[in-house]
Order: sequence, then structure tokens, then C-alpha cells
Amino acid sequence: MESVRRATPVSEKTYDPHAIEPKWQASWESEGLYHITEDTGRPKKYVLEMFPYPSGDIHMGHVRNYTIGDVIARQSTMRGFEVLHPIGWDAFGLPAENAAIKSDSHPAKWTYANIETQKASFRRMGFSYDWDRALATCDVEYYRWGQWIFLKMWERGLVERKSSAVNWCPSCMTVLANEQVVGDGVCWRCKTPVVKRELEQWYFKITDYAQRLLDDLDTLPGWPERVKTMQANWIGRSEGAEVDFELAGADGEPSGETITVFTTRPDTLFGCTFFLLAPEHSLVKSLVEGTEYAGAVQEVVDLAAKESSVERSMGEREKHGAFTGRYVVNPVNGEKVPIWVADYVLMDYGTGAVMAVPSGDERDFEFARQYGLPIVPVIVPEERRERYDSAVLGHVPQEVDWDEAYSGPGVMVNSGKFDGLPGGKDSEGFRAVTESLAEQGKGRFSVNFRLRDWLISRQRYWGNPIPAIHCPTCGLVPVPEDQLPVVLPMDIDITKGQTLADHPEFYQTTCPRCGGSARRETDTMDTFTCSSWYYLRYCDARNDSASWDPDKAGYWMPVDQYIGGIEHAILHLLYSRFWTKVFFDMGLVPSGEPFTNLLTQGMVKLDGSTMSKSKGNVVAPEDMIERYGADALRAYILFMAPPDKDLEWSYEGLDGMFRFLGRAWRLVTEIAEETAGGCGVAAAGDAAAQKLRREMHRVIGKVTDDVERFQFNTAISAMMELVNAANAYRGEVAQGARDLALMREVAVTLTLLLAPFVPHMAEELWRGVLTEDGSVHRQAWPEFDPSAAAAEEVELAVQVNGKVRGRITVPVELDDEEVIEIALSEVASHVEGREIKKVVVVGGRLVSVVVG
RNA sequence: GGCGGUGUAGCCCAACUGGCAGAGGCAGGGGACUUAAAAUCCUCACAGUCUGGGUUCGAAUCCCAGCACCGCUACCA
Repeated sequence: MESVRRATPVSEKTYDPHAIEPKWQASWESEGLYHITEDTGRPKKYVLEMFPYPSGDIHMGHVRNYTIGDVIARQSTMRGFEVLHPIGWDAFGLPAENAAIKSDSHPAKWTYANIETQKASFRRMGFSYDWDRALATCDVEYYRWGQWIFLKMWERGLVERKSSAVNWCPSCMTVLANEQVVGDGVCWRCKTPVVKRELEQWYFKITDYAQRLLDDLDTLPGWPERVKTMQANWIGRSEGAEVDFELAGADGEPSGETITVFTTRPDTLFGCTFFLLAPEHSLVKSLVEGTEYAGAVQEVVDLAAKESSVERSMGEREKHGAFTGRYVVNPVNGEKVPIWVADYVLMDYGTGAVMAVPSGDERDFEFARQYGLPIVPVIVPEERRERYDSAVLGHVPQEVDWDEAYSGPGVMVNSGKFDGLPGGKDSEGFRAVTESLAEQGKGRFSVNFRLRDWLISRQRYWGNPIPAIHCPTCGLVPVPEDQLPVVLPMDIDITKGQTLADHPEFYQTTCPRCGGSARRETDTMDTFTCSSWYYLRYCDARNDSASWDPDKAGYWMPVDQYIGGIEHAILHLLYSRFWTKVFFDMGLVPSGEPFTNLLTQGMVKLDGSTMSKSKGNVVAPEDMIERYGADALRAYILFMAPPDKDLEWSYEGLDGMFRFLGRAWRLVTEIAEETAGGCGVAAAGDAAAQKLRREMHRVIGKVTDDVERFQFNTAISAMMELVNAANAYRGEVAQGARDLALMREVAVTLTLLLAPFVPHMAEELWRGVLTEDGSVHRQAWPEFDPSAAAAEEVELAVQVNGKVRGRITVPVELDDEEVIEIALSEVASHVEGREIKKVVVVGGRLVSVVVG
């Protein structure tokens, strides 16, 4: 093959991102290229990335998140959709307060300065946002509608103020929702161990929606399975029964008082050999007061209180318990069961009381062994029944020769009239025992959820004020709608750690109901309330008379593609689903689910660990933009790995991406020069041209398909192949003999395919180099023509007993029988004299011959 | 402990969901161009898919049993 290498190019216009990127960013903005409206007649698509917290400079995680969204948005536009692609800032929150304290500034100043910094970075990245819809949740024009929503929730009975043991972060000096206590019992934001405090707080009754939140996960096929699993686990639905145990008085006689427990295994009730109360249970004190048991019980209570304030250790914790000296009566057999206090019983799950069945429950088993309590087998595998059945033994065994509890299915023994029934989760015995209890009024089928109400009040300044007033005569009074917004005052001395509770001008007010003097609520709302509806505000961001116009939400919602980090699998994504269901019930949105499809992107790592300032292993996006330009960074972060997988940063790889962009640039510019004098008419072309044309169409198909499946890494590699194929063609066919029309088509196609990935470079190639009209980002996506991609001949491998013994090249239109004939003659020497048992033809791939 | 993910060339990653293990890139070797270097271009080698079984004409892909690493979760009755 003759190597027809160009000499020094005629034009020395090399790829220079620093010249073209700012130019097009300014141009797009002045043209209003990304400003969108509702009434275009094109189908809508809502592409959304989780909005950032304005923490300062952007990091690689942002780059990845927003680049993925930008490619989807841009390609969707080219494919004919009217695309809503907005951005904003989740701007309330504690870091602003902390930073302000440190720098003797104001949270607002810090926040808005950071927003400007990030905005500039996003512009430099070339993201196609409709800036006219940008918002910050700390803008009063935004948060006033959060207050309005709060009032609507209140009207609907979804707001509650109640006292209970709550999570308190001593570092953030505020309470936290359960979802915000992460990992090993630490604060989601500052990682400080959380302590329990009994406090009166504001809640949203998300538990009212527990069943719907669980059920509707099934309506989300476009969500990753693991996110749905995590949410289902968090909601934690358990089917079981409530069982009422009557408390025996101190004299041992029935007291008439009952304690109800929740159990998922009512079939094991006959094996209940002790009864447990959580240390925090309200009955504990009265049961032991003045008795010889008080001391030991108090020790357990004190230990538990200390435990929860100490960082919990990994793995199993040792169990502690003490007998109270009192008994309950087992409703199925009237037996007296001792009541113990145990620190493995949680006050905030179920009723805080547990029927302990050591033979069937791992924890109870351990506790029984530790304190020498009896273990009565009640569910045993059928084949071992005789060893434990009182009907055989003549007495009820009080001990088992087991190393662990048996919680699997089996047959009921030592259970009175239920003996012989199958036992286990959701078994016949499970139902029979519960029904029997129900008949006597001592129990009932019941469903229990792990999910608890969402604690939304925060004792912090930089948040959305809760629109409520405490009136000494009227009690809790909502701020009337026409008195909204409750404006967050700016004149606060944050360096002294002041909050609204230190601001009399704010909290001194009058009761809207009776006119008397009253105190305004000084807590602010959890920042997750702000992020629970921002995607709706984008639909109608400048509305100053409503949170949003339901018609506009009806047009854009639900979000077609949502993109963000897995860390919000429960937090933000659960809260947003909850609010959307409330809005749906209010008729404000068209669907009960906010996000139809969810893509959770992986982390960006360096040397195997996540980048973080504290580890000092951060690669700053701004530095990379400065060196290689935004386009190379965008393309590279997509090229390294599929979007949902973690990726390992490599500087060398970015070099390679920059080289590729340079090659693509050179290819298009050289073709532009070569075809500057006209292209002539497209000819049938020689073999080389045909090959290039096929390759071009194959790549169109591949890139289209890959973008649809979010396989941006392979989409980019396909574009590399197209560049390689075009260069091979130019190496093969001498200048003057080339098919100019085809080359021009390749250059145009490549530019269009590149456009969503490297928007600045593609725009410069389109308008500047190829001198085409309009913006490349308003062009139609290249049409894939399968027939143009199809080859006339295919090469097939011929296998004999699984080994490749030859190759044949056949016209694609040959039928299987003809292919087999050619294949057999190709491998005749391997088949000769042996019996052909089977021949398999895999179209376009291979022929497999099986011989005896 | 529970749930989930990943394991393919020195490295990052592909493989039409059962069909010849390699598309692309990085790093490496060789070459062209250059007085030289950089840049650029051409070219080459390298693994039999974590291990052990099984199903199949055929397994990276499906099944079973393990191993390793990484997430999330965890006394939820």
C-alpha cells in the first residue's frame, strides 16, 4: 500500500480550544440558543441533573454529572425534542453558616459568591442550560413557595409537631431526620456521632404515604434496581400480627392493663419464654420503682442512654438486660412470662416491646443463653419433630441442643391445638394463630413499617423559616397565606452563632388569629424540603403568583431523565417522591412520580479512592480546562467508563483524548480544504469508497444506539473508528482520485455526531470550517441507514467440533444450505470419513460442524 | 450478618445478551518525517476472560459452589 501522506498542511489552523470555546459560549448566549418554550409542537423531553450545593469550585463529580446530562439534552434536541434542561442551586444549608463564621462574613454573601463561581465554571464547560430558568433556593422568590407548600401540607394534615427522642448532631447544633443519620450513626454532613434527645419538633407525615411509596416503585422500570431495593428496604414493610399481652400486677394477679407487641412470627407465640421492653419504654420506671429490681434495671437504662451517645462500634454489640420482677400473661396459653428490659429492643420500631422467642429468633436465642432463660422449641423441621415434641417426650422441653435459633419453615410443636400445622413466615400456622387471637380480641393481623416521619425542623439560621406562630392562647397557628413570605432576616451576627431564636425583631409578633402577642417559630426547614420540588419550579421559574402553573407542570412533568449520585438513593429521591404524591393528590402535577428514568453516575476516583480535599487527591476541573479545554475534559470523562460505574482518573488518558480531538479536527479541516472547490456528484465509488461509506453508516448506527443506552464510552470509540477509517481511505486513495462528495459527507456526519460531546469544537467545525448555516446544535441528528451499512459479503468462521478450521467469504444473500455446502468443502479434510451429526449456521458469524 | 455491584492484555475498557475473546484509548516496542527534537503519521506485540464444577455443537456471557475487591445496610422483633 502506497503511503500518501500529506506534506505540511496548506493551512496551519490547528485545534485550539482556548480560542474557540469562549467565542461560542458568548455567541450561544447572545443568540439565546438554549432558551426554550413550551409551544413548539415538538415532543417534550425534560432532562435534569441533580442541582449542586454551591460549595465553591466545581469538582470532577460535577463535571461527570452535568456532562452526561448535557450530552443527553443536546442529542435529544438534535433528535427533534423540545428539551427542558435547567440548572439551579441548592443554596440553603449549614456549610454556608460554618464558612461565614470562619471568614467573618454572611452566609448569603458566601453562597451567592459561590454560585457565581460555579455558574462561571458551568459556562466554561459549555453546558446547554436555559439560564432564564436558573434559581437558588435561598432566593425569597423561591423559598416563599416552599412556605406555601408547608401550609398546604398542614391543611392536609401532613404536618405534625410532636415530642420524641430525636437525633441531635452536637457539631451542627441541630436535629436531623432519620435518613440523615448515616453509616455508623453519624451526621450525613459532618460525620459527627449523633446523640438522642427528647425534643418537640416538626414532622411531615411521610408514613401516611409509606405503602404508596413502596407500591409505586413497581411503576419505575427506568430506575436502577438497587436504588429501588434501597428504598424498599428503608420503607421496610413487615407483615405480621399485633399481640396483646396482659400485664400481671405486682401481686401476680391479672391487672387488666395490656402491652401490645408487633411480631412477624405469631406462629412462634407458644415459644415465648420472656418478654422485653426497650430501656426507653415509658412503663419501665413504674414497673420496678421501689423494688429490689430497680437498681439492675436502671443500670441497663443508663447504659443504653450512654451507648446511643457513644459512637456505635461495628458488628454485633453485646446485649444487656435485667429482670423487672414482673410478668405478662401469654394470651395463647395463659402462662406467666417474665418481663425483662433489654438494650437490643428499639423504642422507635414497632411498639418498643417484644415477645421473645429464643428458639426462633437469633437475638432472643443469644439473650436467653446469656441470662439462662428457657428455650422452648416450637417450630422444627419435620424430620426432627420427634426429638422436641412434648406429645412424644411427655413434657415440654425447656432447652434445645442447638447452637443457634431456627427461624426457617417447619412444623409446629409444643403449641397446643396448633401442633402439626406448618409454621414459618406467612405459613398456615402464622394465619391460624393470628385468627385465633383475633377471635378472642387479643391480637390482629398487622403491617409495620420501618419508615418513620420526616423530621423537618432545624435549629439553624440559613434555611427556609417555618411559617408558624406560637400563640399562648390559640396554640400553634399557621402564618396566613397572604402574609407570606416569612422573610429570613439578613441582619444577624453569624460569627456569634446567632440563629433566629436570637433575633427578637423576627420572633416577636402577633397572633394572626387573636391578635395577641405571640412568638414566631424560629426553626428553619430541612434543606431537603427545598430540593423536593425544585424540578417543578423550573417548569415555571419566574411565576410570582404561584409556586408553578399546573398547566406548565402538566406539559413538562414528569422528568424524563434524571441524573445524579447514588448517595441520594434514599434521601432526596424518597422525599421528592413523597412530595410529588402530595402534589398529585392536590391536582398540581400530572403524575405521582417525579422521575421516570434515573441514571446514577459512578464516582470519580484517583488511585482507587474518592477525591477529597482532606485526602489531598483532588484533580481540579478548572486546571484541566485550562490545559486541554472543556471539550476534551467532557469527552474524556465520558470515555473512561460507562456512566454508572466508578472511574479511575488518568492524566495520560486525557492527553489521548486531546490527541483524538486534534485528529478529528485535522480530518475535517483537511476535507474542507480539499472540497472547497466543490464536491462533484456522488458516484457509486470504488471498493475503498464503498467501504468508507459502509463504515460511516455503521458508526451512525452505533453512536445513535450507544447514546440511547448511555454507553458514551463506546459511542466515542465508534467516532474514533470513523476518523481512523477516513484516514485509512485517504491513505489508500491518492489525492485527486478521492470521492469528494463522500469525504464531505463523512466530515459533516462526524461533526454532527461529535456535537453533543464536544459542543464548541463541533460548532467551530460546522460554522467556521465547513461553513454550514446555523448552529450545529440545531441540526438534525444523522439518519442511520441500515442498508447503507450492510456489507455485500461476509466472512464466516467454519468450526469443526468447536475448533475454527477454516474461513469462507460468502455473499450475504446466500441461504443456509448454500453456506453449509461451501463451508463443508472448505473444511473437507477435517470432515472426511466421519459422520456429520449436526451443522449450525449463525448468520453473519460462523458455521459450526459437529462430526462423530 | 443481609442486599447489591465488579472481576477480560501492564492499565482504562469492548464484545450485537450464548457464536471466531478485542472495538477504542493509555502505556510500551519498531518505523516514517526532521539536521535534531517535539508534534504528527504508519506499524507491532501482549490476555484465553478470578477459581472449581455443570448445561450446550459452542460459555466472558446461563446454572451451582467458592475467592477477591468495592458499595449500601445492619440488634427492625
